[in-house]
Amino acid sequence: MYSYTEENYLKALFNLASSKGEVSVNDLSKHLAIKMPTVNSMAKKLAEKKLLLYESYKPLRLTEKGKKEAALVIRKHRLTEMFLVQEMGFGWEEVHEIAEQIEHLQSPLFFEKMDEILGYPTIDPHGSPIPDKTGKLEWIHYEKLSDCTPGETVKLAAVIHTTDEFLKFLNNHQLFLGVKLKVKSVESFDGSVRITYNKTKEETLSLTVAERLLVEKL
Amino acid sequence: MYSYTEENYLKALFNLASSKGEVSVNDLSKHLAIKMPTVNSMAKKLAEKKLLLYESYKPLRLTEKGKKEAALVIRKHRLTEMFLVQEMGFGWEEVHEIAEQIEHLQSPLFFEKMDEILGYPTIDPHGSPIPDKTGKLEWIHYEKLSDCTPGETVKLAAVIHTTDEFLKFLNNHQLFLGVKLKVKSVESFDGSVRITYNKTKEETLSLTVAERLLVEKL
DNA sequence: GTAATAACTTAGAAGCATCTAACAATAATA
DNA sequence: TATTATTGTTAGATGCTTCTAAGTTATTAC
Repeated sequence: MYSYTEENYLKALFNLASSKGEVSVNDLSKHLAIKMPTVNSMAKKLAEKKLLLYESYKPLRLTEKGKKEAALVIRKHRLTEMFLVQEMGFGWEEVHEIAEQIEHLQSPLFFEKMDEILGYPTIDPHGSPIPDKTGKLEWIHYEKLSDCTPGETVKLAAVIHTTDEFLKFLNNHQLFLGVKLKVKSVESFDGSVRITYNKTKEETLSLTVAERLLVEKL
Repeated sequence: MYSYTEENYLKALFNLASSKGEVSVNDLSKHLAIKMPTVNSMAKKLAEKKLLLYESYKPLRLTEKGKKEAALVIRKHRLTEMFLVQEMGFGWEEVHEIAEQIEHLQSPLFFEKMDEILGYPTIDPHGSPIPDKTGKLEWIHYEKLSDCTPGETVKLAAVIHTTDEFLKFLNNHQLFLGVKLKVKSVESFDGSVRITYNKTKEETLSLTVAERLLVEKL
């Protein structure tokens, strides 16, 4: 078993590595809001436990063991988010904070029960895939809305880099997973995307938003 | 907010005080499986926070503030147990361990949601009362089965001093809350109680068991 | 290619919760 | 009451996670 703290480092390492490829001490420090010397010594500790590879002045890299453990933490997090939304009626913008805590509970039985109740889900409420019990994670390849071309009709499949604010924004615009979007135009000078959806709605989304919306082409 | 550890001390203090009146450092040490010097220094720390009254060589006594905070931890524990049983399908013998962890989550919203989903319950799966949001706890006065007299018909209302083993024993004998028991006889030399219930069942319960079954006279 | 900036590391300290060893006070017992 | 046993306290240490201060290496900019 790994400590609360260790699990958080593993999770952060995994998430940062999947978006950036490598993880510097500085990246991790900023992401966790923990000072660099602390991160540095924790990295050495995780390296001793064979969870990551540490070399002075080099980026940090999870070992296979580290990746697996990290994925299992992420599994617990995403299962929890799904449970909070589906079974307890929370909004998708409310669940992250709570799941950050529940993911560290030491009770395999509890997570198995959630999984069972949810019917063994493969994605979380934000469309992110849930790693399986062995730590395997399949990212379905979706397009960013910002990469679509005018005339295409797509389905909103996942949202990335989510924050509560961003999710509230999507709520306000009735942009939920599964909604069909028709791309009307893409502005070349600022990357904003004009879409129509829900029969009547028409909106222009900034590049910042459009880059975070992953869609499935229909 | 109080730490995980502090909440555990408060809860233990409250539970021990309600059964024993006073709580010695030694009692608390044994109950928490934490050595006396540690308990001693923690007691001083809690005293500084006005949660308990500490005097050298005297038993520990929670202040009103301490009692309230303790009751609120117990509230979270019992609400959680109820949720695990009623909404997640756990057995009453499985929930204690999990609730011990969930009770420390820092999310008022999460516990409010559980309360709401459960319909604002007043007792937990073992028949223990759930303190209200202000920390008030009403113990309904039940009789121990061991204090009943032959001929009485009673309803099993609560079980106390529960352990997983004890709860499994009750499961095996189909002794669930709400079951009606008819007292056939009480042995004066060992205190064992012979009962009939569920139409056909007839059992002799030892004093150890009968003392832990709280019943409502009908 | 040197100077400035940013990133990384080392060293040392602090808070929290825990421990052991040694000593002090109270309670039980003979 | 004197002795013994139990309970409580103090002092000092440890592991974990965090920090600041100070120095080192790598990167960027001129």
